[in-house]
Amino acid sequence: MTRYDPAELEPRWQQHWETHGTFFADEDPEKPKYYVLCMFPYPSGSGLHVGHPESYTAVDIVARYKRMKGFSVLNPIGFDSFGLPAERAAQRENRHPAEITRERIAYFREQMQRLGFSFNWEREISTCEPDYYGWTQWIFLKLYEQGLAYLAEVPVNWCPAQGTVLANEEVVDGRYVDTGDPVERRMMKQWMLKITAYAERLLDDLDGLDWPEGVLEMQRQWIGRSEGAEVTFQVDGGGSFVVYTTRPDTLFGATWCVLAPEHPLVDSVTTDAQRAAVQAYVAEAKNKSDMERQVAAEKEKTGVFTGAYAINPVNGEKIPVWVSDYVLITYGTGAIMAVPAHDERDHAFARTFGLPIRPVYQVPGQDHDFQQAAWPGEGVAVNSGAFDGLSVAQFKPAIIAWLEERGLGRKQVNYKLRDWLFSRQRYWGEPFPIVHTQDGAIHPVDYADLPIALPHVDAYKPTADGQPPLARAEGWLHTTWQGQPAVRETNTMPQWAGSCWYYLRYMDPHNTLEPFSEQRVAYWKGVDLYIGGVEHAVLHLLYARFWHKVLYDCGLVPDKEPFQKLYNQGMILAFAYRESGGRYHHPDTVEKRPGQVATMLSAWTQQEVQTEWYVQGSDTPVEEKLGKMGKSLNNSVDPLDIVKRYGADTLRIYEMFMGPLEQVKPWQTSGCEGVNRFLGRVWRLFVDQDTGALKPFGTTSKEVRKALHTAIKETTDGIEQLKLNTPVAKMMEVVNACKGELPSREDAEAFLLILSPYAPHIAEELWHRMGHQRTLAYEPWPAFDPAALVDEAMTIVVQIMGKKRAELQVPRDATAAEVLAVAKADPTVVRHLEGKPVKKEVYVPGKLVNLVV
RNA sequence: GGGGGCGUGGCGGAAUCGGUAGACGCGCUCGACUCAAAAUCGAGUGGCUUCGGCCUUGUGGGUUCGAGUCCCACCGCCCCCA
Repeated sequence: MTRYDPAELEPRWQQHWETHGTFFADEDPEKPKYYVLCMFPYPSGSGLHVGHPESYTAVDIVARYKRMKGFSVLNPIGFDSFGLPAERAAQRENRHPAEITRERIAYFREQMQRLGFSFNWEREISTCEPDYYGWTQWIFLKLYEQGLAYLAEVPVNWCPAQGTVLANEEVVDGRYVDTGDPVERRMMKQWMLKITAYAERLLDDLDGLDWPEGVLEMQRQWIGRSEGAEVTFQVDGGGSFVVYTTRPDTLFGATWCVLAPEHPLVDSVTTDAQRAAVQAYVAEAKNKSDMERQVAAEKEKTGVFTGAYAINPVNGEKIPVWVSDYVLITYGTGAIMAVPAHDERDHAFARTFGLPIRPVYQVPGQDHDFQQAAWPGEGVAVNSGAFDGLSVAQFKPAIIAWLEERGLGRKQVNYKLRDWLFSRQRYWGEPFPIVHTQDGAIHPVDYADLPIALPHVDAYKPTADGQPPLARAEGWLHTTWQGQPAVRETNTMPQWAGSCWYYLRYMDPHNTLEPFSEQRVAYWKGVDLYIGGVEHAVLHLLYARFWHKVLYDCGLVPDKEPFQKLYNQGMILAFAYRESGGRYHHPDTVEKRPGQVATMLSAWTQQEVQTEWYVQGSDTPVEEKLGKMGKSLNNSVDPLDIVKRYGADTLRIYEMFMGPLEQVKPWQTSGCEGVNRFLGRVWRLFVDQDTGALKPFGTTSKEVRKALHTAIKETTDGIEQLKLNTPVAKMMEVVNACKGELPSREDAEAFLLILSPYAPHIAEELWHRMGHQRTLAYEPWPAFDPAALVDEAMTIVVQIMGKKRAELQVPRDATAAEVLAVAKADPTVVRHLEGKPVKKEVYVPGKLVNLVV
């Protein structure tokens, strides 16, 4: 073979790595460890598209680099393989989801292996296999033992057509987003995980993590810690309720209270006169999700007076009690006091219903009109009895102490974070290791009985009497517990469960005695670098941190946090092409006709737009728009198609060369051309195309040496900082500087070594052709020589009033005076200085001269 | 409404601490090789220009000898949360 032929050499090297176990991760006590991880994929039916390999390539470059730096590297991969899509496909195709899932995983694996990633395939896991989910159940039992898993009657989004509860994000406008089936709110008995017990630690331990600031902030907001007080209000005529407020210092300004529609007291305090109105309002609020209620309340406040009055504990005043759906039963105590003068939402409510507004703070330095707007800021207390004159900071502790002394209230820290709704009425998930006996008691199964395997069922729909699909497995369902008849729990765990601890299983994936051994975890500890999409900023990362802390408390892991450094790759977008009728055409089937402008009706905006794009072989104009790669826009690109055309090395480099890793960027297949040409030039630099022989080594010129060491520096720094795009440009410059002549053997080798994390196949092939028998994967990373970067002459730019006028070469050791003299002697400079005295001379050593006239 | 990010040639993007704007590549133009084409190689490529220069990093101000970079206001796009 004489030409660069990736289709021949790439599979050959992939085979070589596999048969030689090149990337096998062992716990070598002599070496420092490095654990790099990409978020594992969900094996969807459509396979990987070119967006997926972005993070895998970045991770692979780091892994290969770290191996060359002498680390023992763990770079595992697996599949997040439980979940609703496979179950729906099973219904459609009338096949078992396990079968469908295994088939999809096989294609994902084929795609990934053809890209030459140095994954530890011997550690591959799949969350839907019993040898994995048995340990997920094992961890659930630990949670249960710690009192962190419990059954509770909670309001859920129930979709009757799907026979399951849905997550809030799956419900829009009261319908299931995927199918359009109506969804209702319903109280149901559900498994909950007490993540709120860890709220404080989940918040505090964010400090010190090397994560993107935006993700940290999102987690903080999600946890939503606030400090305030709980205050008890007596109802006039009997009963009492507790409100939570972050502003107990505004108690004197409370002019009414509001209960959430679900508040247990609503029914008993409502007067007969108001009963019909209140009941109608509560019924209507029932079917709205929390989010809809909040959004609606932004626009217009709604609510109904119950007819009851509460007594303000600080001044004995009787204030009306209302019901409104902007108060959520799941937040705080489900009841609030309203202070319209100092809270914007309460102010809007007061104006809608004509309720009184009473200021308890004087706005400093201005004449504030409280009828027009609330004042949530600082001030001096007024209308507050003995507390008048205090600032907000003084008032808060004072009023809390006052309430606590009298048993009327207490200091309270509150979180927006809710307990985690952990059960689904679905088939394709982990069964709970729980049985119910006839007396209504629940019992965890014995550790020895794990895994509780998913039984076979004849259909994946709920039973006729509304039980989850697992209830169809009669033989599985009925069991015994200590001799008593019992039935198994028929709910399954949500898809999040498997991904909560997979990074731990990778450390010890074949352990049949425990989820992972102490020794293995002691060696690998935590994940050093975790790369994945920002869409997992909150839920996955919060749930995994929660489980990790529970395992830490059980003494099973040595660190409090699982992921030391987190990095988000930006999404790769693709152009989509749509005709007026709304039909999408794949980018491969359209063409641009420059100069041939058509006017068409946009299917997106319903307005006339101009375009130069047409469906190939027709005169149908199509409109171009950038969007997420996927089925709905018909714009996915299969990495294997790119591999077929250009090879895996080209795909890998292009994925990095497109732009900064964290940035959103558009895929353009044509961009692969330049990368492919670069690799062709690398090939021809080493190999004589006519004979196939290795070309002779020469001596390294100054220019090549400078380019090479610039590339070594850029590659090293770039990989350390995950700036993976610019090193490619520097490597291209090395090849350009060579002008077809190989440098010295030593420098040619150094070039192959820095190229190898990006383009491992061609690098291995050329390395081998240079006579090396062993893989380059463990060769030491080349060192860079700063002396090679220094030129003898330096280029000085001459500016006059900040405008560039000339450029000159001066010796490297020239003094400031010498440089200025040369600058002022330059003919162009002389012409511009004519008749103008130089007032100031700025010299930036080695860079530029600026003359001020 | 709140939080975060982004805006640079026809396109993707590059520019340590404020110091030559447009590296590297795509595309395009011209040339060499070829019967021809592909491939490859070479040259050019922000705009305008009276060939002296002038303009140019979303818009408008400001700080500075000097601003893509810092400050203020605005416009547009994207993401997250409510």
